[in-house]
Amino acid sequence: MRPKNLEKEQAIRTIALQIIAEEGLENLSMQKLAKAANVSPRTIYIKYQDKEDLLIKLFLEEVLGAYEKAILTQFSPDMEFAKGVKKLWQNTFQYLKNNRHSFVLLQYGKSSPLLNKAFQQANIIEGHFFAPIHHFLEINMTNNIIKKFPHEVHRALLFSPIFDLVNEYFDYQSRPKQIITEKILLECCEAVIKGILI
Amino acid sequence: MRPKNLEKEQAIRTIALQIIAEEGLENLSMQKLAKAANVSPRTIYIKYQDKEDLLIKLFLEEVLGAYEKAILTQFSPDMEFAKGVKKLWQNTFQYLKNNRHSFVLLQYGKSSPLLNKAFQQANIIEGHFFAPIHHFLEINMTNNIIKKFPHEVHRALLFSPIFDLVNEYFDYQSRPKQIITEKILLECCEAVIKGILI
DNA sequence: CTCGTAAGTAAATAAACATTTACTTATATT
DNA sequence: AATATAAGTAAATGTTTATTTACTTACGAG
Repeated sequence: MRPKNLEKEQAIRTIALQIIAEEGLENLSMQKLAKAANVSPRTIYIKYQDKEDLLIKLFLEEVLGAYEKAILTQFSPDMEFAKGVKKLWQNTFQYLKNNRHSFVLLQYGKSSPLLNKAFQQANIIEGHFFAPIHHFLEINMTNNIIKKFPHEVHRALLFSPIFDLVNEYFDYQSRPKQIITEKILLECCEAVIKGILI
Repeated sequence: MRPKNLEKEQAIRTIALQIIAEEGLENLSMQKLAKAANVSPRTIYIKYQDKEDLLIKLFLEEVLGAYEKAILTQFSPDMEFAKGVKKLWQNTFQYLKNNRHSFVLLQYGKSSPLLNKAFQQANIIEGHFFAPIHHFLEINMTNNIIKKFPHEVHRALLFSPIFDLVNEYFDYQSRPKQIITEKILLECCEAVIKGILI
């Protein structure tokens, strides 16, 4: 039996993310992707059932899975609260700024009904994405360090600003100079922490 | 000369937003839209140059313009800081929860390169969207009420959480009960304010 | 009242689309 | 070395796409 060529699989995923980031999800076609990845259209269908399957796997495995791994490096649920949040912000910024293509698909996950649904189902079925972070918040709630909120609310308060800031980071071509610096980012992280402490 | 039928124009816009919210921007086609709006494809091309023109006008006029108007009602730049931010949060929540279709396209504005670019250009050319809010922040910076940051950073810290919270509000079908209540929202708003005060 | 004109329609066009068919290739096992 | 088998390809399928063509309709100005 001829073995799968993993380079081809990776090429398909990498080029797909590139097309989505540059032309938009609404302009990704299977034929365009095949041509750009130097592969026959049929090859994509060996690895993925259809276009929706490709998009969902791209989103959950290639993007969300990799992001989860990156954000959790050197993080532990029993870190001191401010230190833990700062580490998560640092990791998020490091990862996203070096993976703009993944960042764009991550944003599409908040708009596209297909990806939105896929995320919810994956989150329900496989327990939880970002479980160590949930544990971290749980510990700090029971120790009366932070205000008591559902996880979804904590997530919004602690992490949604950094996504907007990363967006600004990438938009700086349209401005005279970069406004999102490490220093600003740290100050923002501290503001967010201050807001949520008891 | 036969006058434009404004009902048809509004039907096109309303149905377009509906399709985008339910099936995704990537599944909106001109023919599908024409059929659903009970209109000939040609009629859409009388009002819009092409598909991109339709999407950009839908985004800037129908969605962003209406949102700006809604968020600024009963808001004034010289309100006391906490009071002003609370009013902006209230208005945002009121408007978005009653206009889910607009909310989805607003989210696409953060992913789709086409809409992203359109927003930036509109923001540069017509001065500024949300100018009264910029003024409000300016006043409160010079009065040493809040930390000094660029506007983009203030926007991320003050308003990105509420978009995530509105998303959670709409996701409640997938959960036993609604977690985003007026009470939680107010507490979140207060957390965000606390973080940014000097 | 009628007529010029832009709004509107139904049907057509060519290109692009997702997916498949029919075939070839590479290799792990025998 | 031969072969069974899944990976891979090029070209074709029928459908859907954005946009246009050729025609009809409604109405305000004369």
